[in-house]
Amino acid sequence: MMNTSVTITKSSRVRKGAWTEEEDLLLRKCIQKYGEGKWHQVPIRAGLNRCRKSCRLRWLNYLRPHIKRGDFSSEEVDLILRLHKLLGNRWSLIAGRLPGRTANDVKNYWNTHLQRKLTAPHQQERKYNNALKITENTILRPRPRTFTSSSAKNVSFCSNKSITNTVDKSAHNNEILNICEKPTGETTSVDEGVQWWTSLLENCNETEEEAEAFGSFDEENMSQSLLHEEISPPMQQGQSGNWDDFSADIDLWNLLN
DNA sequence: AATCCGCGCAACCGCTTCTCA
DNA sequence: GTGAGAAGCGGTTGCGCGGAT
Repeated sequence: MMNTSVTITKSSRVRKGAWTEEEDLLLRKCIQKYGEGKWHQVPIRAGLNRCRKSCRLRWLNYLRPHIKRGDFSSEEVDLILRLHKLLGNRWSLIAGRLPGRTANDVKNYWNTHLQRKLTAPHQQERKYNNALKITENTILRPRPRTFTSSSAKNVSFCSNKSITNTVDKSAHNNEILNICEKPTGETTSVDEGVQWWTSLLENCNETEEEAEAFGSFDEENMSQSLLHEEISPPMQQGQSGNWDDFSADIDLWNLLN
């Protein structure tokens, strides 16, 4: 769907609105040449009259290779439901477990499909009751973190499976790493962290029937797909530059099972 | 055929967090 | 320790499309 209206703000003369094919081409070439990152330099390098945010968003949500289009599969929907129940509106984190899907996609899908279903009239009462429950359990909201070489040393407690050599600056990885951090920001020992997660998931199970009421929730398939992903990670090399190593969240993954 | 209206999605905006000097 | 700039995120908006009337 193309938005044909394009505005250029007077103050900054930065172009807004729908991207043209020409702009896409320029941005793609720029990223191919210089790589992702340094977004503030991208508009200049690409010769685009766009702000850095716009460039970044366009790349991440539309131009990046291996972006999956079309309907979400039932497996993907199941995964979104489970992860959302666990993490709340952490779209980037949820999208990180869905190969080829962007945070924007997941967010849009949730807002247009899943949220509506969950608040359908016949479920309104249940939903309300469950919502009350949820407020009792603080939704996990890990914040994005990036790790400097020094700070990386302090997260070794998370590495019971393998946070080994990859301490890159990807937000996705860092968020996963950061899951071993309590919402308050204080860190924990490995055991503490696992206990904390376990109790969190136990609480999550209280709302399990809500997801089951959804109809498409298939526990068996889910387990299999999750199991499969442990063996064969969902985000393949090259699908996202931010997912070179996601083994760090396998503990989270086990807990999800 | 014309109009209305809801839906889906791309894009924008404001805020938070991180990095670095 | 602090402030500025960059990066990233989630919430929201707005437009085009397609089905309903």
